[in-house]
Amino acid sequence: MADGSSGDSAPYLRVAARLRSRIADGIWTPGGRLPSRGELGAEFGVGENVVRRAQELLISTGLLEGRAGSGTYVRAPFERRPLLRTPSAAGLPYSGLAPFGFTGTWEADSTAKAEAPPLIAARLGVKAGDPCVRTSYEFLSARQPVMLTTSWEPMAVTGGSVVVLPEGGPLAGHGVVARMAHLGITVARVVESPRPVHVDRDQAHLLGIATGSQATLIERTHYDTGGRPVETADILIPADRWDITYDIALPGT
Amino acid sequence: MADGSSGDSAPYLRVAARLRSRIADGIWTPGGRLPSRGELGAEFGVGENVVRRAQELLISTGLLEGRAGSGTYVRAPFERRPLLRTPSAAGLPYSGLAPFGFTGTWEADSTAKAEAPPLIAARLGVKAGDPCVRTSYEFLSARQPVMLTTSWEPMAVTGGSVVVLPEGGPLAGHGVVARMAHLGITVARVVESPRPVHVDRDQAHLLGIATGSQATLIERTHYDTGGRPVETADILIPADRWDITYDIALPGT
DNA sequence: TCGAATTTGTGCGTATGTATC
DNA sequence: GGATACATACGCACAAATTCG
Repeated sequence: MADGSSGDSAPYLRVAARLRSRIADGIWTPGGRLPSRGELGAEFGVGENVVRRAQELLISTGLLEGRAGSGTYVRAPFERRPLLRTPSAAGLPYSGLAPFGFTGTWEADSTAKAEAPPLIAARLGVKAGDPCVRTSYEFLSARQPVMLTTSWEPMAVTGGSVVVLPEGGPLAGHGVVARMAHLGITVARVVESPRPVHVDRDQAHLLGIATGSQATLIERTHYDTGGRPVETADILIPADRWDITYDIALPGT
Repeated sequence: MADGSSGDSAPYLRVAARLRSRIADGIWTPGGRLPSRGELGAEFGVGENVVRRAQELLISTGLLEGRAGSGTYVRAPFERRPLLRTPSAAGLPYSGLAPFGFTGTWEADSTAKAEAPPLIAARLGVKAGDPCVRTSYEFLSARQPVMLTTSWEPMAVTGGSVVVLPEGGPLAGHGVVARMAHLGITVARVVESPRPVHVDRDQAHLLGIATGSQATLIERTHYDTGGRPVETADILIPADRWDITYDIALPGT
């Protein structure tokens, strides 16, 4: 007991509530900077760490954003845009590289003779350590990082051809589907498994987001008509900017 | 400087590495209990708090599991099973209720005259506050909670018919597709948007997982042939048990 | 049945690191 | 380079949950 303050919950929760209501009331507007923790602590009559806990709570929910050396800012509410990952109604072209309707650029970096890690090998149906081509992509749209992709292709599929390297040869930048077609391979299916993750420091820097932010990791595998995996990739998409969308047509009865 | 210990990183990271390697070496097996924080701290020559931070790190990655009053346990490694959300090759029946190929049971609870919250109303293309039928589901498979679903249907669509309530009437438990068909409405498309979230205490209790665990929240909307939304739902799926899978057929060139 | 001991979970204070201005 | 502000790490005290005698 001997809590002092009127409320019933923990001090940092009450501070969080007061911060929340000030934002809701428009006292602090999106993009604006909050007073420093010292000032807020003095104003609310609590220690700086209590303010810090409250801010961490609001940061984790995406309402606030902390910038080291600068201050704590009110984040603009969801400007999430759809990132379409299925053909949908319109017959948008699909390359297996960028999402449907994606407009932007990318940078790529390939490693020619990478050894497949166990989990990647399992997805590709090859033995662990088998030679693969590993390519890392960084997609940008409007000069903002959109997603990170690491793609794996078995040398057993593409080895010796002019399309071994995704970003080299005549079909550079045309995606998996076109490159496989050049080898006489038809990519018939793509399987995607989205999974929630937290980004590590390196990923956060590349994506321009806070360390520990939530993101969706999509494990994607392309299959040919015979059901053989021809490529697999890990696709990392920040949760707060994009709205991953699957548009599925239902067969008529 | 003056760190003392041999490594280069923070003490709690080294402790985490040692815990990890003991599990990898099979000294502690899945399901087994670790020594208490005090014992581990004494053994490693660090404070209890350092052990706690290390354990929290490993808990957040899903390697360990803490049970209040009992101990810290090694979690069984991912037995994640696929949860198929698209028709795939086989023509599995789709009701809009359970995922494709789902075998299990569910409990449902409907509220007849719920007012649509703003975000739900936007998804349904109705005005905020418009009357809807809200239904909460808890899906179970092998007596384990699988997912929580909250479904919203506008009264403007189903009102006055015998299928107003999803779990009442002649088509109870047959899903959205069959119930809409009874009204002469063909459900032609379903759009799903998966997004990472952390479960709150109530959700964690219902799902039998730890508070704050990661989960995927799928916002799903069913559309009729005219493109009108006829139902929308929030589907919450724990990340560590299920592998959400979209199997997409690519149109031939 | 109940209560004490044990163990994890939570809240809070302080010192140090690091990015920004 | 100095000052400021947030980020990270560590330690302590207490609450909550579980277990067991």
